[in-house]
Amino acid sequence: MTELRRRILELLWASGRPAGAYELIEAVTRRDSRPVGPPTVYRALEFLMAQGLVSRIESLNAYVPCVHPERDHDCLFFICSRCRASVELEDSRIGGLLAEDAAVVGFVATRRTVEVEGMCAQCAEVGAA
Amino acid sequence: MTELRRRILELLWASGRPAGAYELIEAVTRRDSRPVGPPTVYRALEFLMAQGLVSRIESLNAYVPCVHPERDHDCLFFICSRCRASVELEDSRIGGLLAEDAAVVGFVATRRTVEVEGMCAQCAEVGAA
DNA sequence: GGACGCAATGTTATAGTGTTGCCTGTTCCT
DNA sequence: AGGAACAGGCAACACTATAACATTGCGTCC
Repeated sequence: MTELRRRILELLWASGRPAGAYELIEAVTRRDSRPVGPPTVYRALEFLMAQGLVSRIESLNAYVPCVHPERDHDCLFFICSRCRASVELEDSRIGGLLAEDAAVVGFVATRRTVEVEGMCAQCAEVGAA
Repeated sequence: MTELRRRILELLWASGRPAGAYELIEAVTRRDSRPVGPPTVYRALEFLMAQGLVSRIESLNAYVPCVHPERDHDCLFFICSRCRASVELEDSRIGGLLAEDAAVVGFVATRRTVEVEGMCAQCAEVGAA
């Protein structure tokens, strides 16, 4: 864990919602008052994801800190299309079903992406998007 | 259903694997011997997705024809990282669990993305990637 | 201590993916 | 005919990601 990687992880936690790579580039550049190129940030993200500290949300092209880095993450995301917040959950039953389905078609799984788009409780209360 | 939309749907079926938007742009341009721009193809894809005739695979930025357009699609994808093929499956149990989890956090779901990356049976037989 | 190896980062350019805005033609309805 | 609604053409641009190559800093081994 280097300075840069820690900084990016901090920024992700501080953001409170999924952050795009270019947002992070800008944030690091601003905070450190020195230009940071895309490859630098993408490499850091790759590292953080490999450690299980960060997850990528495919349907947003964005990144979020993982809430339980210690556990093998079998997580799913609920993404609010109104306020852009995301909630991470774990439901091992889904992993089980996916493993079962994979076995049916003879598939060897290495990575799972489970994302649900919709409206979070607060936004649903306030009104429709 | 217009000529252009039908053409794109045909190309997707003919491809046999997920196709990127720019692949489709190129394919339509070549087949019709006339230039087609990105917005044209993206609009057609949007229409086809709205009809449930096509699904987008988020983790590939690619598009596939839906195998059961008639049914409300609750489908999941197995994507081979070696041969790039994808298999679509339906497992309503997963939708059920996701609905259950959504209820727990008070989330109103509108769209689901479930994708599993790995190796298909044939590729796993042949050898590692 | 000098030479090498290695991991991380910097730099520049470019590839790949998706959108906005504006305009034109067609259809269909009254 | 007038006009709304929809499909598509086109140019420019915005956003996301990677390739290719150079540099820095640190540890190790002789």
